[in-house]
Formats: sequence, C-alpha cells, structure tokens
Amino acid sequence: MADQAIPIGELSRRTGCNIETIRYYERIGLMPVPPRRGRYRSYGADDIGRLGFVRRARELGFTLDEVRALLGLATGGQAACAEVRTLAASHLQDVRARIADLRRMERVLADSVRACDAGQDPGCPLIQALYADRSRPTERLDTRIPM
Amino acid sequence: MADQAIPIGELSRRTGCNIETIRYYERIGLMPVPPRRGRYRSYGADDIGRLGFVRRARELGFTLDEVRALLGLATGGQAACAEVRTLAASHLQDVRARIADLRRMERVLADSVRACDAGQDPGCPLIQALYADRSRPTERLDTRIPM
DNA sequence: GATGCCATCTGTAGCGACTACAGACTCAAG
DNA sequence: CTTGAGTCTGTAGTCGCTACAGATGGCATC
Repeated sequence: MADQAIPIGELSRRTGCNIETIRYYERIGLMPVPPRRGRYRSYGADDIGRLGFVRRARELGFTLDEVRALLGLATGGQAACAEVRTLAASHLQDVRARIADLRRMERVLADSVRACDAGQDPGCPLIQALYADRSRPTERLDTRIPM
Repeated sequence: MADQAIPIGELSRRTGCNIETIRYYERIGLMPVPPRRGRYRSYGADDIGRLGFVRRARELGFTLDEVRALLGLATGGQAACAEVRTLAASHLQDVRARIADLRRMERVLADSVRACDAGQDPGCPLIQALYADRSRPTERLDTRIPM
C-alpha cells in the first residue's frame, strides 16, 4: 500500500499542519503514538484523516479539549450525534458572544477614528475616550479568548 | 489630600482590576513602581487614572504593547493624535478581520446545527463536515488571537 | 570514502496576559 | 492575646502552539 509509511514531513504537507504541532498533538494525546521506521515516525492514511479532522475543528474555533471530545464521539452513532449537537451549539453561543464583544470594540474604535478625522475636538478623541472616567469600576475584562 | 495613600486593594476595587494584575503591570513597567507606606504599596489619584486608561484600552482589544504606546502618546499634542489615529485604525482593521473569521465559523456551526435538527442526513452533519476531505491542505490556521 | 544536505529526532524554553497559589508578614479590632 | 483581613514576594500554571539547540539518519554527489 502506498499510504503506509508516511513520514512526518509529508503528513505535515498533506494536512497543512506544522511538524512541531503534530509532535505536540502526539505529546498531549490528540494524535496516536505512531510506529517507527528506524527512529522515524511512520504514519498511515488514517492519520491523515484524523489530523485533518483536528485541524478543521480547530478552524471552527473548538478548543483542543473539545476536539478531543469530538474525536471520541466521531465513531459513535445516533446518541453521539446528540452530544455533538450540544457541543456545537454551546460553542456557537460562544462564537456569537465573541462577535458581539468585537462589534462593541469596532464601534468605539470607528467612532474615535471618525471623530479624529472630523477634527472638531480640542484633544485627541481616542485618548479622551480612554481617559473618560465612567465613575464606576470597569466591567470585568473579557479575558476569555478561547479561539 | 484624601486620595493619597491608596492601598492596592482599594485601587483594585476602584478600577475593577485584579490585584495580581496590578502587580503584574508594575513588573512589566506598565504601571509605575509606587512608594511604600511601610512595606505596602501606596497609590495616588493619578494611578487610578492611569490604570483606568489601561483597562479601557484593553477592553478595546489593544495589546499591552499598544497600550504602552498609547500611554506614551497620551500626554502629547497634535502630532501624537495622528499617531494615535494610525494605531487605532490599524487595530480597527484587526478587529474587523477577527469578526470576519468568527462569522465564517458561525456560519458553518449554525449550518451544522440546523442540519442536525432537520435530521435528513444519515450521519452526524458536523462530524461529516469535519471529516470532509477537501483534498487540499487546510488553510493556514489563524493562530493570531491577539485580544 | 568523504562531503554536503535535507529530514528527522529529543528536549526545553518562549510567547501574551494574566491567574493562582504558598508561605510570610503587618496591623487593627475585639 | 487572638483573630482576621489585607498585603507581601516568588514561582508556576494556563492555552496552543512555535522556536530553537544539538544530535542523528540516509541519500546523492564528487
């Protein structure tokens, strides 16, 4: 079979996934420990599939833990599909919340830049906006950046 | 003056910024090294202003390096405003790019969830989408998560 | 056989922006 | 005197990679 004994470099090329990242996935147990040809890792066609799956899930913004869960569910049947749906729906909510956050930022930034271009203000509009004391503690910073 | 000798806990409460984060900002030179009352840090009114500025800039998604630059420009005059505008505009582009990324994710996720609810497919729609081999290397993962 | 070069190997440390301890100390109130 | 709250320093952990350093391996070329 031609798809046996794929070296890591080719797996990398075929999936677009960095070599170091592949080894990292192996370390954290997301990719299996492959057999070796001599001292070199030797992959098969199924590994291309699995790694592709991981990458696409990551592109959709799932965390590695979620990807792990998805991989576990991938072979399941009807019941698994419901769980997948739950995971996806909750992640979708997350994505939407982040979009909303970013849109708020966008608005403030765009307003400031516009005000700057208008050039009415005596001082710098953005600097003023940042110094504006709303006289209450700032909202909790949204530290969650789980993309 | 009543606003001298503010202890770190009160600064934290007044700005909504975590105590550990305040000390972290001091370590990286974003906040000044304050004088001490005994062995305790002692802040003034200007520190509340500065920290508030930092927090609001962070809420707008500026990186700490950008915040540093903004702080440097904050006291400048006309010339500084132009630089601030440049910084803000480039950051705005960034924010918009991230919104676009997230919207792509949102679409795929929403489609999958919808397909799942419709229940036409034989398999799980999301899992299928993730396994779909587009027969070319996946696009570069957008690792940039600079919020 | 020697040389060069590429691919691969292991192991560790760095990024950004915090957050979370552990373990010591200070100070005021009861 | 004890208790509790507040603060201190220092270090290590988080996430998802990425970037080395330095050692091998195998193949082609001279």
